[in-house]
Amino acid sequence: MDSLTVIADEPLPAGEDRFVWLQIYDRLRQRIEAGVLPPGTRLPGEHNLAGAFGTTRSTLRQALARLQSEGMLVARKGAGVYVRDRPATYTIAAGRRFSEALGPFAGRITTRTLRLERLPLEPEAAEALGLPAGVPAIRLCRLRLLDGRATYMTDKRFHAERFPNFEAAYAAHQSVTDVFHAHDIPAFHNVSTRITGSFATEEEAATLDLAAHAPVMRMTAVNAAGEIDPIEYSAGVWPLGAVEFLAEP
Amino acid sequence: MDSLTVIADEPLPAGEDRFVWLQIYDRLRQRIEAGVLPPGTRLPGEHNLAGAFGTTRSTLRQALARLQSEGMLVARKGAGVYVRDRPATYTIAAGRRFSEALGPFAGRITTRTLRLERLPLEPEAAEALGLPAGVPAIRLCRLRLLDGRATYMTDKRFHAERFPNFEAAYAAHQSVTDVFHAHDIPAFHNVSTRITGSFATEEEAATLDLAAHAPVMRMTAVNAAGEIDPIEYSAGVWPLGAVEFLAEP
DNA sequence: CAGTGGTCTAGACCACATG
DNA sequence: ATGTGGTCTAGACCACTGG
Repeated sequence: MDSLTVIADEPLPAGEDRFVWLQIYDRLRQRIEAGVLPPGTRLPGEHNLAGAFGTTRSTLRQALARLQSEGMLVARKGAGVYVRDRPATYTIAAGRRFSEALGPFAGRITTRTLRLERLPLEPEAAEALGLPAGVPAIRLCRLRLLDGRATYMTDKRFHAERFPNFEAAYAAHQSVTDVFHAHDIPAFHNVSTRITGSFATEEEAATLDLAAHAPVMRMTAVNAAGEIDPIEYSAGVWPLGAVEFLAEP
Repeated sequence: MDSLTVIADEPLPAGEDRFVWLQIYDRLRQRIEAGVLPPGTRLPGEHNLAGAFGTTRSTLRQALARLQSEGMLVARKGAGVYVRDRPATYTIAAGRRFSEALGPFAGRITTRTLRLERLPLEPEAAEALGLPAGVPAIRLCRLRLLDGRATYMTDKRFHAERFPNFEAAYAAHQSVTDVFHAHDIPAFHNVSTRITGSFATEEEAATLDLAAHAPVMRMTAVNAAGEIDPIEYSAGVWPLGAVEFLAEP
């Protein structure tokens, strides 16, 4: 069925005193949550949609704007507005290795390596790792997908001297744990984890399939080998509501 | 000095090809961050401001909208747009009692009790406390202020039967720890903490001095006496970026 | 190329807060 | 009573995407 008729199958209630844009917002949200407009669906053009609701583009866009900031829709310039994959919340647990923390999500997570390069260590990462800024470092940038949906992006730093064979060890299974094993680090653990919130950069919005400037949560973590030997600095970002962070001391 | 002349002291650069609303956004943000427009300042009316920038209200409002979602401005209907207190980030630590977690903020935090009432325990809180839903419960709703700025709101539940003397014990110093002591609970600790993100309800926006539907972070925590005896369920909310959550396993 | 979303204009009416 | 922000209209031009 044509998505226009699904959305504007009946006119907005007449006597309703709530704002028009809110009514449209509710209608769209309800249709998306009911699964009538599944992820990936392209909405009718804003001109048509506004016409179908008997309102103006400006008013319609106010409804779309909220749905975009909530991550339910993504607009692609020149292409159209698409129903976004629902933020399927999964749980990250503090103080555990990632694979342990996955729990019931284990089989549903896939990883895409976005960047693997060498560069001088930035001051912030240097402080976290207890190294001087500027030393040779390895940058690993990855995207985690839950059931194929982009949900979590990480940007990691390692001391290059400590992992001379990083690229080769990583290549086999795209596994950082493999890299550690290959460099005589059998076990590691989480030292500290910080969680904050802010807004997506342009690049983050693009890779996470979010509207520009959508609200996100950020995590920075330090992992260590043995007791007090930091080896990994990790900065992660995910759409607000896509991930639940769990700390069980 | 009049705030209009401070903001629009010079016209927007002519040849600039960035969007007008983005230029205005940058200008305002810069003025606020530089302290030229201190918290509490009332901005000139949108009509005047738009005129001063040589643009329309609609365009100006796009800049204001972003600043509001970022928590730098708050608009009060019929009154004006005000510079909000900058989200002064403070740190919550997992697995510690609140007073221990405060650290360097200890002297700067004040507490306002918003509600203290009795009600049947809701299902969600009941599950967390290991009690059947509907048993008599105590609801404590408080607002934390950092240097007088609203930064953190909590909504707690306790089993009423366990704290028959809650109101009296709490009254003296507005301290939950006092209540525990008065009921023979000398020590307690954090069992689990969950962090998620979403958007402010109308009530939350009002008490936290935020724009409607501003993005927020949420924390739900369970505290226990002894080893496995949950006594407190706590749901907190704060503006995105106002609080940093720290987990050190 | 046609259609899309992003930006922008120039008005209007309203409920509300404040003096 | 005045001014405020919130909503809404009815257009316009642009850069971009896709077929």
